[in-house]
Amino acid sequence: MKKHILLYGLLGGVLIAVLNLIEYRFLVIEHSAEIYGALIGLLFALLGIWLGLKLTRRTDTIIVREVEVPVPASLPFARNDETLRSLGITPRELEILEQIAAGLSNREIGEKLFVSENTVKTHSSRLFDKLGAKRRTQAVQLAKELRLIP
Amino acid sequence: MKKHILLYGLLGGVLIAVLNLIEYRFLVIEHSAEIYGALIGLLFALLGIWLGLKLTRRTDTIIVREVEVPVPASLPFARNDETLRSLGITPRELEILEQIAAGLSNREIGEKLFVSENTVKTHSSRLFDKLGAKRRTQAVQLAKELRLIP
DNA sequence: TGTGAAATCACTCTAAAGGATGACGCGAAA
DNA sequence: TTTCGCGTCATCCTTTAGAGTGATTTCACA
Repeated sequence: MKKHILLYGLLGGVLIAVLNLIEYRFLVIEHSAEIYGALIGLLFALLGIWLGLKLTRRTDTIIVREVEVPVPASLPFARNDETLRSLGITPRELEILEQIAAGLSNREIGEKLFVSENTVKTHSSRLFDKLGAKRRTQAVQLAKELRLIP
Repeated sequence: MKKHILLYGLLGGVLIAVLNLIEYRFLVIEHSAEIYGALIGLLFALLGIWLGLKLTRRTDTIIVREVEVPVPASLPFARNDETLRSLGITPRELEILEQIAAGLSNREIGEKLFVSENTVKTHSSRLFDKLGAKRRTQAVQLAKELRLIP
């Protein structure tokens, strides 16, 4: 990470030096000064932008970490249909619940299930009501406790 | 992110213009040109370094490869401290994460931890950044996958 | 002694979520 | 055939989340 900054500083320094040299020549042969100034600005701006792009782009370090996951000795998850029915949660609502738990926004859920965002809102509102939740995070938490979702 | 680049371009443009104006004066009164060049370089270099610092934050994409390891499962939950450290998640941020997972709102978390809602927001913002999450539900989901929370 | 990480808080905006209500089509059951 | 549950969609409105920025304090470490 810090290498980038150091690298930039170095390049900047070198550029300054080089440009200073060039400047001498330009001045000696009495060249157009404004063009020169613009060029300097452009060069440094380009350098900065290039750097910015370098850092912004998906040049991210990809860390592959192997996590030891205990093989599902605990059952692969059995949905609690009793509770599901007793709460009167419909299949569609359950579907929305699962998507919410997956961390999707209402819009994303709508796109995924081919319905409007409004519909998703309606479903989730009714869902929260049935679950007694005030927020989607709470709904997820409750649903997990009730074993409605894994 | 892209805002930074745009901002940089804009500032660069403005600087070029300003510098060109200054250049005129400098040339008119026949001033030392190398000082001027160094100044330009310095300004742009500073801009670039500032940009670099802004962008140098962790953007690592963490890929978790799950390896099935037969373990007598149902262990009381062991926090993945490796990941925790590699992501640079602070103890306080983890605390907020747990509360978010519990389904609390920012306000409720603030009251529970005796800090302002604004503070909770700051923590959660940084947390989402480190986790690469866009929403709190997604943060919870990712954190569970990464075994940062039960 | 100053440098940096961490925690705290504020303020402004935009985006997303959520509540309330009404409406419509469709298929199953009364 | 009418009723009712379900899924669909909308509109208005309020609340909550989240992004971005800047500032202060504390504490450890060099």
